[in-house]
Amino acid sequence: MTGARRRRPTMDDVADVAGVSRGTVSRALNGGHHVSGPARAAIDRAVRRTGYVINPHARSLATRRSMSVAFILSEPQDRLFEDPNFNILLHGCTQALAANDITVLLTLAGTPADRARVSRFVTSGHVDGALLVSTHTGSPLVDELVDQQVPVVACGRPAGHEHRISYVASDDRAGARQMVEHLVRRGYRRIGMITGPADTPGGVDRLAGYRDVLGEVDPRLVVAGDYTQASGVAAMERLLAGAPDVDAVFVASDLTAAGALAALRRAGRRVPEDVAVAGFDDSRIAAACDPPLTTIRQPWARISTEMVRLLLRLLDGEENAAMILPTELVVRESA
Amino acid sequence: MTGARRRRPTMDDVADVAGVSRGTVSRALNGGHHVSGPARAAIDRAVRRTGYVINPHARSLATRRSMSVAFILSEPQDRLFEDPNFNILLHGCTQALAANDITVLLTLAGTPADRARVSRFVTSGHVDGALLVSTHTGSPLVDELVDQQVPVVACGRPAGHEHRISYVASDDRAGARQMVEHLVRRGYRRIGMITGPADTPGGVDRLAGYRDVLGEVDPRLVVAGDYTQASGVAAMERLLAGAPDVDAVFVASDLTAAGALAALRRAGRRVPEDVAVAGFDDSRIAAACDPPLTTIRQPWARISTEMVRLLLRLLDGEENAAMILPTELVVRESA
DNA sequence: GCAAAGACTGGAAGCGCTCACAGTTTTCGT
DNA sequence: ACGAAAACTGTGAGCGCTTCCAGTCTTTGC
Repeated sequence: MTGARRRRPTMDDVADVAGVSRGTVSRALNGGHHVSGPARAAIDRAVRRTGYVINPHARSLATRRSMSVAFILSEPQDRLFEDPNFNILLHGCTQALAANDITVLLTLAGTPADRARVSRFVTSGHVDGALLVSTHTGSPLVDELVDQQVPVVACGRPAGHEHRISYVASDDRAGARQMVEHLVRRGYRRIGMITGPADTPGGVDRLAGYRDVLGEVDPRLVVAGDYTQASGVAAMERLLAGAPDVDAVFVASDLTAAGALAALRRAGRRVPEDVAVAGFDDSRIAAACDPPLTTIRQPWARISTEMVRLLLRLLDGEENAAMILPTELVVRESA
Repeated sequence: MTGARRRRPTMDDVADVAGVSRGTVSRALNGGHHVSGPARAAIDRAVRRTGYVINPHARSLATRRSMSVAFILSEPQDRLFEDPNFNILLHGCTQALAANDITVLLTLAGTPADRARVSRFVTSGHVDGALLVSTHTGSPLVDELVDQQVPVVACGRPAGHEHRISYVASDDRAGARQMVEHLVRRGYRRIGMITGPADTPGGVDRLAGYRDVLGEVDPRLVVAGDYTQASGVAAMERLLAGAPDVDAVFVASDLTAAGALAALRRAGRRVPEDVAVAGFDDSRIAAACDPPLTTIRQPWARISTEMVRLLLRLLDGEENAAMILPTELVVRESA
């Protein structure tokens, strides 16, 4: 239908057809202030007739704004990409930004080499700001971005940079407390924990929450995991070996809890009759477990919208801000 | 450290510092042909000294290439976003494109209103091409993109547009055959199926594969699902009611199979002793099921790299092409 | 009725880059 | 040593848009 690939119409073409100048067209297309009714109508018609679409590169060059932000995934293991919650986050951010006519540029910064690339990318003016997702602490990328004065909002507490960039996080520590208190309330007495990695804020805070409730416990009750399913199997076995009388275990992630469940089944312990299992994240897998996992839900949808809100405010020149969101206890059958 | 936000250095600044002209700097930065060694060295030094980073908007304006492509997610229900395989796809594409210095712009086209936005977005020259992910057939977006002569590669067979755009798909039909043949080989005789939605190529092809092996079966053996877990529960109950002697069931998705598993457990049937259950997708949930699901693995990583390869070829002016990739049978304990 | 304040408009100067072109220098075959 | 070819370089004309500026034309307050 459209025939040969023709030169795309420019603003001048629209101006010609509408019988006004390019400047007027530009004004009409940007809010329409100082444009008369007839002129606006003529321009509208001309836009439709010519099939004009504004050229974002030319516009960005002139305005020095790109109307896009980078979504930086800074995770060496790409582990986040396996996390369904990450989907929700990405989706939520993309949608909230789209509502403001801002596009998301997806950027992977797994390797150190990537980091240089991303840093260049962000400072080139390609984007107006960045959303940073990374679980591990001490990423040098944060320093670089801050140095470049790029507006950045992080997801999760950026350990060591709390006052230098904005961030939105869920209250892991309070969430862990919620869960452990739930276990206590249910009458469990020997409550163990399988932790997350000690170099992630989540890993640290969830353990802290556990300690908030139980204080210094028998060290054999606390074993290390790393958020993976396999680590859950191993950790549970270690826990059963070190403290056979454990009657409940708080696991720092659902996936790891699924591993713990498998280990318990293999050990012939019933859940929750013999040992209760509590997860964290309320990921998709939680409801599919057997028995379905009692877990802590993080408000991912809310996190994404708040991240976007904070970023928009930064773009408006406001100051950095932090935001801690409450978690929710989801009681199913495992505890 | 960097002090007040200063004007970013331009190519002219670099040229001044290096003592050459802007044209020479440009050439040095784009392949470096026809630039003498000393000039190149001086420019390198000047770039480092000034902290110069090329302005992509200016470059895109001049070259009429954006070095970025849109990743269009055209799924009304955002269901794909819950699928871990989608992660792999997005990740794979982003990575493969980054290797070619191409950025991914994430674009959601769930609602019809979004569609217009996306269409404008893509035709504005913001991107050089698009990767299209959508499960449902007959999306008008495809027509629009084809009309606009935008290079597009779809993920999955774009029913009704097979010859108009490039695509990469896994061989769902052959995969379904593989699985049903596996069930037959294991000695199952009353093999039922819970299908996917009839308006998705996957739904259609997997059913076709089932029929390829078993021919026209007792209609009570085939019940409809829609890829959700809930539909798996309902469908399995219907199947047990209509064909109580069923001894195996091929389910069009793992998630649905998890639902079927739950329904069977509730009905007191053991898996696989009483009824075997086979899934499709090898999603994360498959291994976490109890018992772990026998399923069909789709080569998502490969799909993503092939999509990118095809898109790069399109950008080079080559013709549309299709690619069907083989699936893999993953035998676990459920069948 | 008049000046001042606005509303509207066209023109022109960029935004920072690429690329064709013309001019200069070097290389090299003979 | 000479001409042709190749390598190198600077210049200038865009790419398509925004925005400031200086005008013209209406309002409006008094």
